[in-house]
Amino acid sequence: MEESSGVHSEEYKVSSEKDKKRRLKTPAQVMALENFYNEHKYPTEEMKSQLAEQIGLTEKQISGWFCHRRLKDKKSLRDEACPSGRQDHSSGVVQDRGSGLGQDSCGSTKHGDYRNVDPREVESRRLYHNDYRAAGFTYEHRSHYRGTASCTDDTSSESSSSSQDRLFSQAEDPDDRENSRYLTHNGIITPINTNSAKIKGYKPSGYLKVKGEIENAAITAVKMQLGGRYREDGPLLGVEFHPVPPGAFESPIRNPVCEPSYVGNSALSHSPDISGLERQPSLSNRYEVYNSKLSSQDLCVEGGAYCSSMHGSDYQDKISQHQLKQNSTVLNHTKPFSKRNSFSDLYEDSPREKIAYNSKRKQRMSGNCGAEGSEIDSVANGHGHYDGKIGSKLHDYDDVSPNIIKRNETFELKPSILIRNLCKSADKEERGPSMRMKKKKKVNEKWKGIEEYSNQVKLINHPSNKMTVEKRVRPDLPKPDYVKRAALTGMPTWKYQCKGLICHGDSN
DNA sequence: TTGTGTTTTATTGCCTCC
DNA sequence: GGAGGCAATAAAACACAA
Repeated sequence: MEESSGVHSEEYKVSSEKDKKRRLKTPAQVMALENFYNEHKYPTEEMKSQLAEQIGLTEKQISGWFCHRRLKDKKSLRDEACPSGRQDHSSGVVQDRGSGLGQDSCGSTKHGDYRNVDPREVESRRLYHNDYRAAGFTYEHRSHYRGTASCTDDTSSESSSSSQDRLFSQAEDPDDRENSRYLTHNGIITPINTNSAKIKGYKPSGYLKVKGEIENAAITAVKMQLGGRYREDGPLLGVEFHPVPPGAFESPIRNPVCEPSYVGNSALSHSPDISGLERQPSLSNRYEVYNSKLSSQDLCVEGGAYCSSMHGSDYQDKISQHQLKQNSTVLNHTKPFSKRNSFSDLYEDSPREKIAYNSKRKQRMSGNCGAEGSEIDSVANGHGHYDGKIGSKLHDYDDVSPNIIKRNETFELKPSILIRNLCKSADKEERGPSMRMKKKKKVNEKWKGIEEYSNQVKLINHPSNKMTVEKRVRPDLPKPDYVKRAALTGMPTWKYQCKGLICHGDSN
């Protein structure tokens, strides 16, 4: 497993070094990077090194990728914050939606006077704090960085879109599934070296420091209005809230079947209301962009409670469908799966992976559910009636994320239903014969191609594997909070996680 | 099939911090 | 001065429309 991926990685590395041509990173690599980025926007050198080794890239490439990724994030935020091109320069950075927290620690944050908060810290805290809270753990999130007192109470840091993005990405990122080596089943990445960050001693700097007091005051006011239990990772301030689903405050959307899917990702998924407010499309630019890139359908596949693009009645529809799905055993994941669990294997030794990747991209580019919707619509004529074809597609949809995959065991009806509901009208209107059929055929081929991979992913995310990973937690080691977090997520160490997870999957 | 636009990757230069 | 990061740029890869 590790070996195979290593081999592929080496091959990739060698080949990429051979030809100086720009070489696209494999989807698996991108996924790994994305997921790691979700966790660490500023990985330490050691992290980079290990990550590079793990995914078969050079540290240079890793650094470059992270750099560009941050730029991308920043740009996305900027675009989102100032869609009309107008930018709030008052703070020098793009304002975080709702929280006023800047997204990135780019150039503007480098200017001395405000260096009180390290964006890296903020980013980590945003996520970690959320994790703790969501998971119900009592770990106090103390910064392992120096001189961060000024921002420790910065709840806004947790409400940043970036945080949400990361949360979502981890939870739903279509790529997560493939990064098992870097993630637990829940999508949390274990620090490569928990000491590195500590040793490094991030100093406060970044965008928080430029956050104006006025902003803070406004944020605080809104928080007070929202009450003590407002979701910091909820919708943007000033952004319309989605209707609260029925019973949202009575009992979180939990069902015994789905819960296991959160086993590993206590941080992300134990947040009961994560499905509601957090999933608003406007919340997270990155989440939006990233997910939309991979698949516009991915969101829907996740089912009502998890569909980020859901609005109002749609949300309720999804809930009902969610419940319906729970009772549905139309599809299962008992398909035989191959032993190819290395994501490198999964992607690099076959054009099929690229097809899958491209298909996602294509879906993203298409930006509508027309083709796919009609496709599924044509296949699933009724609720719960699948002819296998849709099943495979759904499995492929499951491809979107470990969590999705996990949930998928109970949500499989949803994609078709959801897509049908969402796209029926449009589909009827523009059910163009030729073009659509062409696309349909094309997509079918792609779906077929990636089905195997989907099954493999399911294996990796099999509950049994999850449980096993959990048992591997070694809470006895003295760790900084940074490490504690890893323990919480069931992954004492980076390598441990990687090997434990995948190898176990292999052993199965 | 081709042209165009977008995205991704790689490179380079500059800045800041240690 | 070295390391790390950001920004700008170029170029390749890709998707899509004509």
